Amino acid sequence: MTPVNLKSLAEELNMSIATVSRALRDSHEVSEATKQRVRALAAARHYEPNAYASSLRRNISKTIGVVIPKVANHFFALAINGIEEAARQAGYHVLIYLTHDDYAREVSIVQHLKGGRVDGLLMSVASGTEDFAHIKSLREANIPIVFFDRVCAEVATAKVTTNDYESGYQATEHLIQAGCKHIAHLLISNNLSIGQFRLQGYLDALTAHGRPADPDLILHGVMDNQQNVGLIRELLQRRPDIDGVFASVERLAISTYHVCNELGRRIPEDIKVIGFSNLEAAALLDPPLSTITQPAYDIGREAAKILLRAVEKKKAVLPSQSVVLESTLFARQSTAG
Amino acid sequence: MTPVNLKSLAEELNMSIATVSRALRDSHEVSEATKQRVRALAAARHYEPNAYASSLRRNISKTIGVVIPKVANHFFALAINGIEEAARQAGYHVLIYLTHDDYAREVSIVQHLKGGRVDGLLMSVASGTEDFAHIKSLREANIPIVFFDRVCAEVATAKVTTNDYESGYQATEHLIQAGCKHIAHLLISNNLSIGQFRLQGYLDALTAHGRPADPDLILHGVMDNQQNVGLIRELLQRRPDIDGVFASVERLAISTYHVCNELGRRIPEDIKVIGFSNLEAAALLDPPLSTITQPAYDIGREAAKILLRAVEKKKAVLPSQSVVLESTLFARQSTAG
DNA sequence: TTTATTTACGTAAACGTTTGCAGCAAATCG
DNA sequence: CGATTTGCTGCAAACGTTTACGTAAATAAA
Repeated sequence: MTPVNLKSLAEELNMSIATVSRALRDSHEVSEATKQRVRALAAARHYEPNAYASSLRRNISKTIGVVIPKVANHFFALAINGIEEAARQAGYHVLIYLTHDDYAREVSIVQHLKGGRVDGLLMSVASGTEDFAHIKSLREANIPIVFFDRVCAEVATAKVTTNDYESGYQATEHLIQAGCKHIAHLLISNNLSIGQFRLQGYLDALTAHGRPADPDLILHGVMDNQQNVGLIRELLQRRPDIDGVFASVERLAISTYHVCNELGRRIPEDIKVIGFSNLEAAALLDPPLSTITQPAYDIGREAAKILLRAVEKKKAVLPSQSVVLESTLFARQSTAG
Repeated sequence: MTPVNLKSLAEELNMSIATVSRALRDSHEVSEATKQRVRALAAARHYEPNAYASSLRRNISKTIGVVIPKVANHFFALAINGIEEAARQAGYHVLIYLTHDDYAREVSIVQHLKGGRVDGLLMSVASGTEDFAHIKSLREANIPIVFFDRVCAEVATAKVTTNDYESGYQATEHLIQAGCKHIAHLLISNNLSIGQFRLQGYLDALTAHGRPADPDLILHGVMDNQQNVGLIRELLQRRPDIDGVFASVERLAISTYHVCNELGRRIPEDIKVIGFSNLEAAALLDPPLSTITQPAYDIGREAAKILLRAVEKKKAVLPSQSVVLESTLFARQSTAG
C-alpha cells in the first residue's frame, strides 16, 4: 500500500533518486548494469511516473487541447479520430472541450487552458465568436494554436481547411450541369470565413455561367433546426421556381429533405439537392444524397501534426501557413439529371 | 514577460505566497480587504493557477479519462457529449482515448493512466478484450472506473447500460407482429455481454411466440464491414425464407440494406429490417429504418455523474451498482406490415 | 489587569520529478 | 608519477501550489 515512486524504488535499490530517474529515462550517464536493475524493479512494482510532477518540473504537459463546437457531428468525430491518432503516435494526450457554439463558453475554456494544462491547442471556432482577444492572449501564455475547418482570419497562425471556395463553385456548377435554373443557397448566418468562401464559390459559379445572382435565393439559416425547417418551407413556397438547393452544411440539406417530403416535392425530379456532408449514410438516404465531403480525418490529423511539430520545437507562435485538403464531390441520386 | 504566478503576485502585493493562495481560494482566514486586493491584481495580471503544481500538491487532477473503441460513431459521440457536459458542470476536464477495439492498445492506455493523470475513468471496453487484469489493477492505483454500454462483467464496479435484453426481445416481437416468419439475428461475435443480452432477448421472444430458434439464422459478423456484406449475402441467398432481420449493431443493419439493394430484395415487402442504431438520418434512409435507439447522451452523462460523485468522495472502488436507461423502439417503414 | 479566544497573516515543509553541479573512483595521458 | 579525463553516482535545488503550524495583534472574557 506504500506509494511506488522514485523514492521508494531508490530506497529498495539502495541508490539515489537521481540515479533511478536517470536510469528510467535511459540516460547515458548511468551504467547498463544499474539500468537493468532499476528497470526490473520498476516493472515488478508497476511503477508509473507521476505525470504532474514531471509536467511541473519540465514545464511540459504532453497534452494538447481540442476545442470544437460539438462532437455529435460526423465531421468533428472524424477529425478527433485523426487528432487522437497523431497525438498517440507522438505520445501526447488529448483533452476535449465542447463550446456548443457558445462564445462565452469558448472564452471560458480558452482562459482556463492558459494555466499550462496543455502544450498546444487545436480549435474550430464557435460560430458566434466575433472577438478574438481570448485567442490572441494564448500567445502571451506561449501556447501555440492551430485552427482547423472553422478558422479565425484575425489570428495569424497555422490553419488547416478544405477548399471551401472551389467546393462551393463545383457544387453549384454540378447543379447547373444537372439542369437547374434557379439554385438556392442555404447557409448558416455567421461570421465564419468558411461559409463566406462557399457562398462566394456559389456566386462566382453562377456568374461564370451567365446566371444572375438572386439575393432572394440565399437563405440564412439559424442555430435551431426546427426554425430552419420553417424558413426553408417558406422559401420553397414563396419561390416555386427553385429547382436546385445547395446546402452549405449537412443539417440544412437534411432539413431540405424534410421540407420536400412535407410539401410533396420530389427529389431529384422537382428539386435537386446537394450539400456539404460527412454523413456515412448519405448513400442510403431516400434518395441518396449528393455530397461534398470533407477529408475530416485527414484535416484533424494534419492539424495535430502541425501543432505537435511546433510544440516539440517550443515554437509558441506558428508561421501563418494555410494547409488546404481537398473535398470530394459525390454525385448521387439527389442531383441526377 | 516575467511569469505570473503566486510568487510574482505576492511580491507585487507585499504579502506572502500563502496569503495570496488563500485569498484566491476564498479562505476564511484572510480578510475581505486583502482578498479584494489580491483578486484585483490577479485579474489584472490574468493569473491562471498552474494546474500541474496544484494537482501534484493536492493529488487531484480534476480530470477524468474516457476510453472508448471509437468516436466516429454516433452513439459514442453522443455519449462524449453527455460526459463532457457533466464534467464541465463539475469543473472537470476530459481526456479521450480510442482503442479501435484493439486489446493491446486498451491495455497500454489504461497502464499509462495509472500515473495519476486522471482521477477516474469511464470506459466502454474493446470488443477483443478478454483479460481484465489491466482494468483490475486500476484499483491498486486508487482510480475508480465506471463502465458504460460495453461493460465488463468480471469487474465489480458501477455500470451504465441500456436494457439490452428487453430491447432485443421487443425488436424481435416487433418483427413477429409485423408478420415475419423467419427472423435472422445479426451480431458481432465477441465476448461482450451486451451482444449476449440482445441475443437472449431475441431467443426468448421467439420462444414466447412459439417459434423454434434456428441457429442457422444467427449470423456472427466480424470487424470488417466488407466481409460482413459477403456473409449477409451468403445467408440471404442460402435461406431465401428469411423475411425479417434484427441487427444487433448499426453497421450490420446498413450492410443488410446494401445486400438487399444488391439482391433486389425489397424492404419491407420481402424483408423487414430493424436494428440498434443512433443514426440521426435513420428516418431519411430508403426506406426509413426502424431502430432501437439508445439514450446515448444520457448514458454518458449518467456514467460521468456517478464517476464524479465517487471521485469527489475519494471512493476508489464503487459499489457494484447497475444503472439501466431504457432504449426506445422507433417503428418506421423498414418494418411496416 | 490577566487570561483566553479570535483574526489575519507568515514560515516552511511537503507533493514527485528532473537536472546542474560536485565528488570520487578508475582509466588514460603527458 | 602527477595530471587529466572518463564513467558513474549522489546532493540538493528547483517547478508552483497547498496547508499544518506558529505567531502577533486585536478582541473578548474573567
